[in-house]
Amino acid sequence: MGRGKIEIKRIENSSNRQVTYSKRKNGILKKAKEITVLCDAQVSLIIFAASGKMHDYISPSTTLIDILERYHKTSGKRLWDAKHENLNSEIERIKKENDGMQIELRHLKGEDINSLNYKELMGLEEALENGLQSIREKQA
Amino acid sequence: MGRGKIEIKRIENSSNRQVTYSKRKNGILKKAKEITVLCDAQVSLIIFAASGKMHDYISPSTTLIDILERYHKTSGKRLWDAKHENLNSEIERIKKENDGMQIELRHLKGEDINSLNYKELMGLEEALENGLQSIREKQA
DNA sequence: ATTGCTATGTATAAATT
DNA sequence: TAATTTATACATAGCAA
Repeated sequence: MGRGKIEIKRIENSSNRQVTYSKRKNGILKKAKEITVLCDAQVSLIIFAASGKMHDYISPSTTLIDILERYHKTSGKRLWDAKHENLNSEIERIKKENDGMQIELRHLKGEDINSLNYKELMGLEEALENGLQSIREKQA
Repeated sequence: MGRGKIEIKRIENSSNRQVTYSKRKNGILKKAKEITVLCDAQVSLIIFAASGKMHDYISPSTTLIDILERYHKTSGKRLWDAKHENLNSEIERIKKENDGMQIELRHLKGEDINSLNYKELMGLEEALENGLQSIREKQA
């Protein structure tokens, strides 16, 4: 819609991309406001630029939370439950990572090593010797 | 944008309102898709007609949940209930713990020790020597 | 109600400042 | 680099089927 026709594909020139983003973002926000007023619609529009900057519009007659509740009811798509599950599984994942590191730390400090086999002990010893050497070089 | 200019105020004729809604809704959805592709933007757009019908578009590179999370982070506006807040803060807490352990592990392996002061290095050396001793006792 | 048409108003790509 | 201008492409209001 300008001096030249453009293909709808990623604008490679980053400066042009940024300018186009800014203009079109304003255009969409305006359209969202207009349909809200003209047609009694309720709109939630959230845009993130590649840069991370955010712009949003929520029709004044409602709230984002209300829209999301209706979205959930209408589409049947889970938002909150899924979110909970995601958070829980992330906690699980991090806790496992955590436990692993805790065990490794204890081993490096010479604790709980009864369960280790010979090979594991050798590896541990080597790691410790390497660590000591690094530190002594640093102190020297 | 048509045969005549219109004021941006509620269209009183309900049939016209419906037609305009349908056309403009398509227009906005198209624009949302375009800015997504042209500018690497991430868009979440949810529209409810007065009739209750819903239409939505979420940029394919993301999810509504992800957008809402970023919205929450960016705007500071609460969307999630207390439970979410709790889960989030637990994740934060564990991640911090995690980071701390990771640093400690690296130090025990003799990595990233340039930032340590003399006293810290001495403590580290002692810990490593103790660890080594425990392991050698075990091997003996 | 939905679709297609088309004259006209808008949005905007490129140029300019 | 950012704001302004302008020519052009696009979106759409009113109409018709």
